[in-house]
Amino acid sequence: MKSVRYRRSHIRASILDYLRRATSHPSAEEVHEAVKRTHPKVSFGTVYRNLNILVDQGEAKRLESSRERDRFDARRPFHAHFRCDSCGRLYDLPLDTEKIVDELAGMTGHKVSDHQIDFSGICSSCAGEG
Amino acid sequence: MKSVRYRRSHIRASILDYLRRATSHPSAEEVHEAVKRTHPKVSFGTVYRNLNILVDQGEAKRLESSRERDRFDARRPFHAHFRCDSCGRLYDLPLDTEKIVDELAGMTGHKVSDHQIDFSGICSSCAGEG
DNA sequence: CTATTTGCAAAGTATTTGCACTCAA
DNA sequence: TTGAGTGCAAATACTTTGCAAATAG
Repeated sequence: MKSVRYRRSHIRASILDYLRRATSHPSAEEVHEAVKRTHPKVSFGTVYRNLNILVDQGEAKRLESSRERDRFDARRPFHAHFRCDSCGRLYDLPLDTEKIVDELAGMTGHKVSDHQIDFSGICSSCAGEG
Repeated sequence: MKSVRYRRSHIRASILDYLRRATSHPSAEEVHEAVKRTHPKVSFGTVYRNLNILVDQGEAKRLESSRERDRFDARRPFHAHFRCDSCGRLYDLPLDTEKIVDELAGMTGHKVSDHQIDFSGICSSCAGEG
């Protein structure tokens, strides 16, 4: 996946379009379901391959999670997330991650090219119900 | 793993002791290697089970990564990390995550109980060699 | 033409689990 | 004596990959 000149693919365009509109941070499975609406025969492998390409191209961000499925997010600017342990929803957070990244780079001398900032707990909605 | 009254186990104590001394953020496999030195017959399943218990008890933190193995960290206070894409090392970062968590809780109303803050890129050591 | 993309199914990887036995309290 | 801890092996869950056919440029 390094020295490959990507072509245009209807499926990939469809995946990216879906990701850009989605606010739910879909997993590969959810992307697969969505893409099947326009490409009924699309396979799981193809969805995974295209998600990897989109991440490689910088068009989407992979939200890694080893305990549940990875999710994908194509919304900019990239931002932090909050995962509710009760309802499972993944919220976007208005956190200026760029500022943190810059501060950090100056402090350590590392070249920061990516980051993932996640919080978890009980969301205000679930806490309110208690 | 909820309403269980944990007993003392030599293996678990040995794992925690190792984790507390380690600065390398060991994976389960590395923990297994280490514990085998004192308990030669310890199995992989037991290591995983005990790591989960330690995380459950709050004694250790699981550093989730879906692309590579999870790593474990028993050093306090909990902190952010930087992963070098070149050499693979995982660095501790002197980032005041408590401040960020508090700010966030006030801003959103969510009850924040956990977080994982990861950066990646090229570390100063690898960049210097270039 | 030629390299990328695809569907399908099989393989891969890290982690978890069932079972029978052992051990801590 | 009772239920947590253990070794072993099989199972699980998500993701990747090999292959031959289809397609973009």
